[in-house]
Amino acid sequence: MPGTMELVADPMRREILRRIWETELPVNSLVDTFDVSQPAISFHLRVLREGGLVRVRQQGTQRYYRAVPEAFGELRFYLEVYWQDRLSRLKDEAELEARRNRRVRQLRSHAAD
Amino acid sequence: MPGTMELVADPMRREILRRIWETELPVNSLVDTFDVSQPAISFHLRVLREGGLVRVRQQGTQRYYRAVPEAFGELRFYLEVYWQDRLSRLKDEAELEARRNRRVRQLRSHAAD
DNA sequence: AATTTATATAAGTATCGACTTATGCTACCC
DNA sequence: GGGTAGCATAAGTCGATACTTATATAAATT
Repeated sequence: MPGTMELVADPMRREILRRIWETELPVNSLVDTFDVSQPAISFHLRVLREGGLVRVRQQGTQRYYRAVPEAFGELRFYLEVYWQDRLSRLKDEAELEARRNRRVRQLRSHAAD
Repeated sequence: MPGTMELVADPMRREILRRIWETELPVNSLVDTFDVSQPAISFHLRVLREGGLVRVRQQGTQRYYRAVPEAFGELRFYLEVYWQDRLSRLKDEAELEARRNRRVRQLRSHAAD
């Protein structure tokens, strides 16, 4: 039972996830865009499903898969908390500062009306 | 030549990275904490080095390795931009709002002096 | 009910990757 | 300059994994 990190490590699984991130798709829609066999795709989907990263909805003979974004929180936790990534924090701070400045300028321009 | 994602997928490499994230360490210091052979560690370090995730500094007979946090920006990019992870953005917004509120309260308390 | 369509599972293969032991290289110490 | 310490590289092994083809299942269609 591989972790989220290992699951996402595979490039094809990343592409699959990207394709079903915003919209659910049936298996065959994935098959004919990836130039591999259908069982290969089905197995990737199974692994992802067992890892809780995707969900299925059956409709007729088709099965629609979609990603479960919440399940990727572990990755963020890993990058931001576990590693204590200061650079990222600095970047966030900079961004926050920039927004704050924009807001200040906006308030001033309104005050000038 | 594996990408950042594949490099970080290995649990032992993650542990190595975590250990040299804040402070550089010589190879043998890593070897005797990991219960694997020295060549195994050396190979992991080589792979990480070729991927630009760690740097070496030679001092005498020892080689001190340290992580290169900037090199992990790709991961953040992947998680936040490429995937358009709305949940994460919402969380960031909430955090930003909380900080803004704290700051407002702080300004008010100062104004009350 | 038989056929077709959509997908899952089974079984087998081949490649890759993480490890091992053995050995080579380089800087320091006597 | 010979020995040793610290690390890298070489060569080989073994298990995991990402695929293949073949087959099973389940729903819709006729």
